[in-house]
Amino acid sequence: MELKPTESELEILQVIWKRGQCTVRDVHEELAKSKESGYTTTLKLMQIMHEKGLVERNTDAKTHLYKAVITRGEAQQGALDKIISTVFKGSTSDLVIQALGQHRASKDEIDAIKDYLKQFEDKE
Amino acid sequence: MELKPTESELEILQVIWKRGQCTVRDVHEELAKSKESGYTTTLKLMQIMHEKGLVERNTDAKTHLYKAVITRGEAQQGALDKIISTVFKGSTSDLVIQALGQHRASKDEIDAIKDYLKQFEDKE
DNA sequence: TTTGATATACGAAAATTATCGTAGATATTT
DNA sequence: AAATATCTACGATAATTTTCGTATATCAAA
Repeated sequence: MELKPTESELEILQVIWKRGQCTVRDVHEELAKSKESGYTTTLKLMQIMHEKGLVERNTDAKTHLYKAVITRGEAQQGALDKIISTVFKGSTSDLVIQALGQHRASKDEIDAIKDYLKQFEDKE
Repeated sequence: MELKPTESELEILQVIWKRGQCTVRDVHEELAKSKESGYTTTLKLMQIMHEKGLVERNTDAKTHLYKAVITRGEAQQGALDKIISTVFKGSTSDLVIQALGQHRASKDEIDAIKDYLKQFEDKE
C-alpha cells in the first residue's frame, strides 16, 4: 500500500472529504463546476482509487457510496513531506516562513499560530 | 510559459540550485546517489527542461553548463499554492500548524518563526 | 592518427495518468 | 411492458512523463 494520490485523485478526495461520503455523481457534479470532463472519467478514476485502496465503497445499492480511506491529515502530511524535501531543503521553518510571507495570513491565522507556538515555550 | 516542473525535473532543479550551475554529469552523479537511472535519461530531461524554459545553458564549450531560470523561491511558492488549495482547504494556518506539529521543528526553528511573527505584532 | 573516453542530439519505447465510448444491468416513468 | 434514464464495468485511446539506445561530434592520450 502506501500510495500517494495523483493530482486528479486529490481533486476527488477533496470532494469526498468535504461531504464525508458520496456517489460518483456527487463528485462529478462538484468537479464539473470548475472542470470539464465526462462522467465516466470520474467513475473510472474512482474505481481505480478503490483498487488502490484510497477509497472504500458500499455496493449494496445500485448506486455505490464512496468514503475516503486515507484521511485528509494523511494526505496533508504526505504533501508536506514531499515539498519539504524537494523544494525546502528539509527545512520546516523555511516552509512556514514562506507560507506566512506570501499568503498574507489574516490576523486570526497569525493568532492561531502564536497560540500554537505557546505550547513550546515552557518546554525544555 | 509558466510551466510547473514535474517530479523528476524538481529533483534536477534541486541539484542545480545547490550548486548554482552544473553540467549534466554533475546532476547525474548527484542523483545516482539515491536513484538508479542512465546518464542519457538525465541528459534528455535537462534538454526538455531547457525547451520548457526552466533552465538556461551555456553551450560555448563542448560540455554545457546549466543554470536554473525558475528560482527555488518560485518553485516553493508554486508548491505551496498547490497543496494549500488541494489539501489544506485554502488555509495557510492549517498548513503551518500541521507542519510544525508533525515535523517537530527544533527550538531554533521555532524561534525563527516567532521572530518572524513579531513583525506583525505592532501592525494595525 | 588511431583509440578510447565523454559530450550532445534525438527518435522511440515504456510507464503512468487521464479520458472516453460502449455494453449491459437495474431502476423509473409512461 | 416498453421506453427512458442512470448506474457500473471495462477495454481502448490519448496525453504526459520517464527511460534508454544509437548516432555523431569532440577531446585527450597512446
